[in-house]
Amino acid sequence: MPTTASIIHSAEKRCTEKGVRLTERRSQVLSSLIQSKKALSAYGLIDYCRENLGQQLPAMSVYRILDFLEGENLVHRLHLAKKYVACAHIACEHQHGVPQFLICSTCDAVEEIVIQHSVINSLKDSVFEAGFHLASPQLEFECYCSDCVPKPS
Amino acid sequence: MPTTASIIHSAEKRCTEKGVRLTERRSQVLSSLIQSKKALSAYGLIDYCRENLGQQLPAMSVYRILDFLEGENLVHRLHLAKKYVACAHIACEHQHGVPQFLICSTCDAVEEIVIQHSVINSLKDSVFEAGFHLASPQLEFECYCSDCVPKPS
DNA sequence: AACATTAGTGATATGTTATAACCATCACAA
DNA sequence: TTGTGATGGTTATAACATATCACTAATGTT
Repeated sequence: MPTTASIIHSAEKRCTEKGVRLTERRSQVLSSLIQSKKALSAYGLIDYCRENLGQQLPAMSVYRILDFLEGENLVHRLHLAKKYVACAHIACEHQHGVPQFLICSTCDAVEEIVIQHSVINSLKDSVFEAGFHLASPQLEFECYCSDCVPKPS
Repeated sequence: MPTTASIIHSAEKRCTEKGVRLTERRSQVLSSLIQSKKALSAYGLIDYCRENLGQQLPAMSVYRILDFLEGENLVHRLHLAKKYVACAHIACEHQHGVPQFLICSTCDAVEEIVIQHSVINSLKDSVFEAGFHLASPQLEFECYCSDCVPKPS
């Protein structure tokens, strides 16, 4: 399991290659998301940075930085949970399939999984038949994680 | 295609049978959702009621009423779009499968479709393998409708 | 080095969605 | 008719997100 520093290093390399800058602020935000090991809301991220880095970031900056990081595929925005997670594959060299996210409705645990292509394709077909097109192959599902499954009563 | 009035009538009947009340306010909100023919946000619904019924509803009331209507399966809450739609099958007598929703990211058009059981089941299996459980079989997908598909440039 | 240009960030205000807490009123049953 | 619970109004506030403008740092050009 790679260290935060090594992941940040990979991220820097990727940014340099693309000719964009992973500034101090952006690096701080990304590190925080990696270290928190779970999805954080934008405001949760502000708290995390304040408590762990002594950095008071304005909400506006955090949103801008999250936009940037999402654009560089370094973080994923989870629309359903209204939270953000570091991409689980920043340090990987090889290409990955599109991630799907399982989000626990109770505790906000997030699992990044890859669903079989055949299933996704069937889904796409159903959507297509209705005259629609998936906006993003990154799907999000409201779930319960194993700890939070409601007990059958 | 049934009239709004006939749908409301069906809804009233269903509520009476269950021993709950479809009050004036609730009926107004449901009618508005039906007539608007698209998904509305809670605040959009407030505007709609004001403009079309001359009724100034407090946000709090609208949210409560939407909760009620959702509980009675008369409206669906679209978490992704943060909008609400009238159920497309209020007036139907027979039982329906669980709906899935396609939501146009651009214009908020909503299509209520039924996806093959086999596809949903494969999806469930993938989720299960990751140690999660779908919180609801009502899935929502961010899409583009045929009018809003980004042109290949 | 001096300058212009652009990207990045800060500061402030505001918009949007949703819930909390408390109270008034209405409907219905005992 | 009187009490009890369901319903809805009022006010405040939380949580999430964006618009706008101004300042600063980085970069490239001469």
